[in-house]
Amino acid sequence: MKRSLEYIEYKKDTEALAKFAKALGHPTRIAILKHLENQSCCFTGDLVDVLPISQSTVSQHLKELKNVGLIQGELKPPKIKYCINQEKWNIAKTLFQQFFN
Amino acid sequence: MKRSLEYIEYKKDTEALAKFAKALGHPTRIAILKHLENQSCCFTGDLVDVLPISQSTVSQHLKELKNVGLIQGELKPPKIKYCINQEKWNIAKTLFQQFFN
DNA sequence: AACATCTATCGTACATTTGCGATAAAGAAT
DNA sequence: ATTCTTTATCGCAAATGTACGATAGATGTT
Repeated sequence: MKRSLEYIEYKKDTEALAKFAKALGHPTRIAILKHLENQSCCFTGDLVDVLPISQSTVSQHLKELKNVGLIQGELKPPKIKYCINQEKWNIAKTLFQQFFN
Repeated sequence: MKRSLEYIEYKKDTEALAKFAKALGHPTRIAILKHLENQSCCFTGDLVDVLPISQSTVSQHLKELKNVGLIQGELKPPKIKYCINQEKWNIAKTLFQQFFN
């Protein structure tokens, strides 16, 4: 990418939608979110048991979902309870709905 | 990626949704699709005029959208008319709707 | 204090994505 | 046949993404 410093501007909604879509753009992260939709919340370890990838990789995917705000973690020592962030979830939902009409 | 040959399996819907999401995971591609939603169809050149990136890059993004089936190109020599592929579009729409409940 | 449990982060390797300019290809017009 | 227009593809460079094992950090338990 030679453009790194020029920075291309799109409309805010376009950027936001793309950001959410990107976060959803991996089957592992879809699987995590589907799991959270069912359970409403769960621990990292539960996901590690369910998913066919290593603990460190699961942790990385969780981090990405946390970064776009779709999930949030709550300390329940010694575990961490992850839940969907309903506010951000609804924003994403609305953006996708609008996009698809 | 050390996993290249092992291949991890997820449910079909999960894979499909992730694939569509990945295709939507870049602002340029969102912008292209929004433009196509308005115009219903357009030529590559129209997009090049509107988007702040080079012709070859636009072409690459179009290719990706074509690969996941969200758009299709029709020869109108010497131009190429791109339209949304309604069938695939509806499949994607449904997958996202189901995902967000 | 020492240990066990759970999760995040580091370091590494490789793959994929994004972007560009240059060039090729395909068809229309002269 | 040559030229013009339009779009795709190639070759390259840099950035980002994905995965792992190993290790660190945080907290509860003994």
